[in-house]
Amino acid sequence: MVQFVHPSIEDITLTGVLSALADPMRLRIVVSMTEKNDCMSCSEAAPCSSMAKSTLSHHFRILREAGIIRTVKVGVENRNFLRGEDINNRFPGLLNEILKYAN
Amino acid sequence: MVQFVHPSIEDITLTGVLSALADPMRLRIVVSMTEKNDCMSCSEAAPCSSMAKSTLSHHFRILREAGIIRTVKVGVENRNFLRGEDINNRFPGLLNEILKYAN
DNA sequence: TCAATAGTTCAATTATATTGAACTATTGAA
DNA sequence: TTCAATAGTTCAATATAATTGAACTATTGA
Repeated sequence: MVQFVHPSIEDITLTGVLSALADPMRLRIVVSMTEKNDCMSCSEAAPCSSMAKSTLSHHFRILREAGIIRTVKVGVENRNFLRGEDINNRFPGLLNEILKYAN
Repeated sequence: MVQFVHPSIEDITLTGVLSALADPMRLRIVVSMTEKNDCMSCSEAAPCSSMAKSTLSHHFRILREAGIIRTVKVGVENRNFLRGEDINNRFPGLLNEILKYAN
């Protein structure tokens, strides 16, 4: 059984958030999540990219460990939720400002 | 004679800016520049860090190629200026929002 | 002319990203 | 309850980026 590690709000760092969002694929994932009720599985992201699933899994882990998403295993799939409120508590306005210019 | 390459405003990308600012040392450099009239030389940054000067030179290059600073050779030293207005034209409000939470 | 200063460039090492293959876990159907 | 299908992780290998010391260029000022 895989257990996911999520940082607490106070452990979310600015450079951690920026690093996580500094990758085009990860930024697209976050944008997609805001467009579809803040939830996205790894296999939903796959068709939009030409990446190996191990690479996608890696990207979701980076986002998770930066505190940007929360991953919950539901049945056979992982549901990833944007931690919008947490990030907004930690860095008010930052995420929206970045997403404003993503695409 | 070393010639510096600076991207034009329209060539500044969001992920480029985020990558550049996602490094703690580079973020500190940018913060320092805003605190001291938007100008900083490589040797001014050196005492604040335990980094090799070749590494610092590399960091200034990353910032330059991301469009965040403009480097001008004056005598024996390089003066680096924050391209605050350019970045603000490209992504209004973004840089200030990030700097708000840098330290 | 020459030492000092500022910084770049190079080659080598270290760290991180990407991938295919093998693996675990869950579901749903025979 | 078995077994194939699905979803995703983990591993080992390779490719790409970061870090550094050493050698270099360019400028100044004595």
